Amino acid sequence: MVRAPCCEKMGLKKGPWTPEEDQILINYIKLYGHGNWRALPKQAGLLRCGKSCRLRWTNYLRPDIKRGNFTREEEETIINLHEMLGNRWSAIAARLPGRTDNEIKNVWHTHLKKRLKQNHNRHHQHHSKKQQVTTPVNHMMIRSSSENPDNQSYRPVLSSPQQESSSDMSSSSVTDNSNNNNNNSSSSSGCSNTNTNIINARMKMESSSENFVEIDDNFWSEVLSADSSAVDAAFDALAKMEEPSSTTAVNAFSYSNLQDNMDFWYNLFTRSSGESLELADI
DNA sequence: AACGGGTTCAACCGCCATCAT
DNA sequence: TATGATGGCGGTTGAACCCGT
Repeated sequence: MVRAPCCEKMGLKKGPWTPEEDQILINYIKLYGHGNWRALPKQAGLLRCGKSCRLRWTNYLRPDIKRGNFTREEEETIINLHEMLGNRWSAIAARLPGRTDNEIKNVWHTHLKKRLKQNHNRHHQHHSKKQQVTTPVNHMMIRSSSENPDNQSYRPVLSSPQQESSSDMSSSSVTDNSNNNNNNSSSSSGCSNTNTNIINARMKMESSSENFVEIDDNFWSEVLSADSSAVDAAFDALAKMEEPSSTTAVNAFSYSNLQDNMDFWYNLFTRSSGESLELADI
């Protein structure tokens, strides 16, 4: 079955939005919300398709959107999340209050990918020299293939310590976070500041420590194939690691939708890396 | 000032998942 | 269960802008 294009009907406008159209859309959504995007343009008197209206609203007109350049901290967060999640821009955007998936995608393709590549090359040169005299230290990292940055598999791999090559990226202060992202968090992104802190704190730990536990593919195959009791045990262990004050922590590791629950994996990754550090210290 | 190449980013396209019937 | 409608997502495009010559 082939679906007709969304804007197939003649007379529907395409291309850049005018300020007038923006105002109409804003006014309509303020008054009536956006229950049905398909019907919205007709009811609002816009010669646009619903999809176009939705995109314009979610990517540009939404009041909680943060305009302006990305901070260093936000860029670091994107880089780290991209290592964990791949090109799942909406998942990444969910952890960056006020930023849209489209915006993040653009930033990634225009800035961050290049920067990572440069850092990668820089490190490669550095590492190839170093490797002649020292044993490489394996970092536990979840990343797409370092050989192929566009690879979207989420399979964990052992990596050479690329991350340290981006020491310029990890130089910004974690404590700066308190000044950012503090005024427009919606309920859906209420955890984002915390997450940003965790990500960047973790990144700091990675860049400051040389003691990382090596994890091979067996670990992941075991995790992924674990029966429910094993998973339960893992949850219990993780819950015990949690701060006593956090009452929602265990709930964060939702038992359902394991495959889809990125929060689960995100927390698991961040926690396991933290625990790895502790173990390595012993 | 004019031109050309590179960069940015808003918007579109096509596919997929979910939901209602 | 099958089908169509709808929303959401990631990839791609192209106009606008920037910058060096």
